[in-house]
Amino acid sequence: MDSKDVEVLREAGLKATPVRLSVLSALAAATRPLTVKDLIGTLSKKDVAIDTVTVYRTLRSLEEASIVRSLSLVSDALSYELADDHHHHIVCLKCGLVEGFEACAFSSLGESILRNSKRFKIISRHSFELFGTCVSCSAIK
Amino acid sequence: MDSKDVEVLREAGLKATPVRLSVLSALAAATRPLTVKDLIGTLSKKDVAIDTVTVYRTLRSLEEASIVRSLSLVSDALSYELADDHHHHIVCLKCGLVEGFEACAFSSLGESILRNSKRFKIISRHSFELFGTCVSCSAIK
DNA sequence: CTTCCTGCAAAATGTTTGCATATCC
DNA sequence: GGATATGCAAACATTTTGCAGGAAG
Repeated sequence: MDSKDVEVLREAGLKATPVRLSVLSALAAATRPLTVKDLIGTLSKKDVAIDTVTVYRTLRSLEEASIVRSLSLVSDALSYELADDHHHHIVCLKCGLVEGFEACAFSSLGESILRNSKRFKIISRHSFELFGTCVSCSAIK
Repeated sequence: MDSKDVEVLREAGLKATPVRLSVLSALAAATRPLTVKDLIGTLSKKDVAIDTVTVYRTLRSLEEASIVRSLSLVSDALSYELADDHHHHIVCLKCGLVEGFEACAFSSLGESILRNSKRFKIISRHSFELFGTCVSCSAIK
């Protein structure tokens, strides 16, 4: 749905360039958050060659525009996903499998946490990620 | 309380060296998780000069022994804290202030999340961190 | 045509590895 | 004395910056 993405970018004051549209469609097609390396790999398979630097800058622009969101699921690099739906992740520490879930930790706890906090009254983001071993990896000893 | 730390290290099969004891006491004295850079800064103020590489290796050993825990509160580096008490954090995105809180998201949601997951039955770790603006930084426009 | 995006080169930052020496037990 | 920790140099990975050319509106 390119036309929709063009609109989203324009509304954010960003030019609708091929690079940005490619990044957005790659993120939309992914079943898990992608790292910069993932993105470059995914795009190169579609014969879209994009410079690493451009990917970083693209993601930064998109994040500032709240179109994508970054999270640290793997310790050595940030991952990115579209910001439009709210969910969290379970990550397999052995194979990297990622599963999303809807239960939001903050919705149930946020109020009491803020009430008990002396120094914070406004929370703009939160992370709630689970790490474990998936069923397949559990089978392997 | 060095003697206690010596014991903890020995139990984990780690030698009780000055470097490790310094790192542990720095983490114990800190009011927030420390990055490698923080640690080196803190220790150098006490005239303890430790090589960056050694800090990384020390933290890795301590983490493998479950004596410390790593988390990514800042996007560009991992932070470390003692593993002995379970709590989460609220981080000010402007000034970096960190406040801990006890409410654990996973305890209330974990069971239902696992019940709904097709591919995961065991969770070994989780993160639940809040990001916002502290009261002081809110005052500044 | 003007603004902003992109690519290339280079650099800054965070983290790891190899090896020789020093330290703990 | 033997195993393991430490420091130094060098490598590696991720991310940022500078600048010139190119494309979008």
